[in-house]
Amino acid sequence: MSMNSEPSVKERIAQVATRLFARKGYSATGLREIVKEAGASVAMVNYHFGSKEALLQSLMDIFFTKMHSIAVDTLGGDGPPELRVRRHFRAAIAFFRQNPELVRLAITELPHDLPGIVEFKADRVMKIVSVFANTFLPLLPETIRAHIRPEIYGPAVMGALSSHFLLRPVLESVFSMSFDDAFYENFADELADLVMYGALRAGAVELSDRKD
Amino acid sequence: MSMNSEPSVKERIAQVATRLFARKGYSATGLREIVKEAGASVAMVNYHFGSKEALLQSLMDIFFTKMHSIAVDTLGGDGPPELRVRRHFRAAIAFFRQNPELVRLAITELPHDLPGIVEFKADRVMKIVSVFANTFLPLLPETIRAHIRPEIYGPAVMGALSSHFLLRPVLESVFSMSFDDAFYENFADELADLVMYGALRAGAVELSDRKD
DNA sequence: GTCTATAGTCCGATAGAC
DNA sequence: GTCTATCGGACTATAGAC
Repeated sequence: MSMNSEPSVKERIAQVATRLFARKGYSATGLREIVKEAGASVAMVNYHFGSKEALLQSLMDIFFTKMHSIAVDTLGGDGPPELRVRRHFRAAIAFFRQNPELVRLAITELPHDLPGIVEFKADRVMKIVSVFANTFLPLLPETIRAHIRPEIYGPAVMGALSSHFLLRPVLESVFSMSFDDAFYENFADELADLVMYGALRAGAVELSDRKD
Repeated sequence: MSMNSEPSVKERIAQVATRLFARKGYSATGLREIVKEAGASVAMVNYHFGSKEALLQSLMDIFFTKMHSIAVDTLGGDGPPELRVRRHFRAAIAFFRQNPELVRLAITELPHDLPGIVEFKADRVMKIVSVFANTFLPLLPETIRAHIRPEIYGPAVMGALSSHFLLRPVLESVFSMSFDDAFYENFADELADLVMYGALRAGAVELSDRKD
C-alpha cells in the first residue's frame, strides 16, 4: 500500500498482472511472463497471493471495492436524482480513465471453469446494485420509478459506461482517432444525457411512433 | 452448411468451440477438449480451419456477418428513424437470444497477442458503423444529428444492447431470476425506449438541472 | 521473502498411415 | 477426411536452499 516509495514485489506483480490480464486475457498470460516483467520469480506469486486465480481475484477486488465506494459517495449524499447520476457518471469515468486495464480485466473475465471468480463477481455486483436500489431508486417519483427495471437498466447502463474502455483498441482503429483529454472533456456528461434523456432528447417527439 | 441432416465434423467442431470459447475463454480452451466433445480428432481442427486462431476468427465471422446484414436490413429499408431503431433492436436481440454464446465470444475476445483477431474485428465493426452512418444518420433532422457522436453513441448503444448477454450468469445470480420468454417479451423495446428517450422520459423535465 | 530447480500436466501443430 | 502418435515447448505449483 506504499504510495510514495518504490513499489514492493507484491505491488509490482499486481501492476504487471493487471496490464497483461487485460491485454491478453487471464488464461493466455503465464506467471513466467508476469514475474519476468515485474523482476521477481514465479514462487513470489504463490507466496504473496496464494495462486494465479487468487491473484486475479485480488485485482478484481480493487475494481469492485472502488466501484462500490463510488456508488455510495455519488448515488448517496445530497442533491436531486439527476445531479447524483451525473456525479456518478463523472466519478466512474474518471476512475475508468485512470485504470482502463483494471476495468477490462474486472468486467470481461468471467470464466466458467473458475466458479470461484464468477461467484465473487456476482457477490460484488449485488452489493453495488443494493446501493443503487436503497439510496437512489426511492428518490425517484413513482411515475419514473415505475418503468425503471434494475435487471434491465443496470446492465444496460453499465454496458454504456464501460464499453468504450473494453473496446478501445478497436474503436481507435474504427474511428481513426486517439482518445485524448479533449475527447474525454464531456464524455461522462454526454453519456449521462444519453441515459437520462435519450438520443432524441425531450424535444424530438415529432419523430415518434411509440405507442405508450 | 447443411441445415437438416446430421452436422458434419466441421459443424460439430464449430458448435462445441463456440460454447467452450464463450464459457471458458479462447485461451483456456484446448483443442483436445473441443474435439473430444465434438467426437473428432485434433488434426480435424487444423484440416478444416487451419489453426486454432483461424477457428476463432471463423466463428467471429459468423457473428459480424449476421450483425452487418441486420444493420443493412433494419437501419436501411423503409420507415421513419424511430421505427428503424426499434426494428434494429428487435432483430439484434432476437439474434443475441438465439446465439448468446456467439455474442459473448465475438465481443469479449480481444487478445492483444493475436493482432490478426483485433484487426479482423476492427474491420468488421467499421463496416457496420458505415451502414449506420450512411443509411441512418442522414435521416435525422439536424437538431438531433448535431449531438449524435458515433464514436460515443456507437459503443454506448452496443454496450447497452449486449451487456445483458455478456453478464448473464452474474445477472441470474444477482437478481435471483432465470431469463425466460416473459422477460424477453419487451426487452428490445425497453432498451430502445431507454436509448431514444432516456430513463427519465420526455415528461420528467422537472427533475432536471441540466445546463444546455 | 526470495530464489532455483523440477515435477507433472497440458498445449498446438504436424507427420504419416489409411 | 479422418485418425494416431509424437514433437517441442509452456504451463502452474511446490519443494527446498538461503
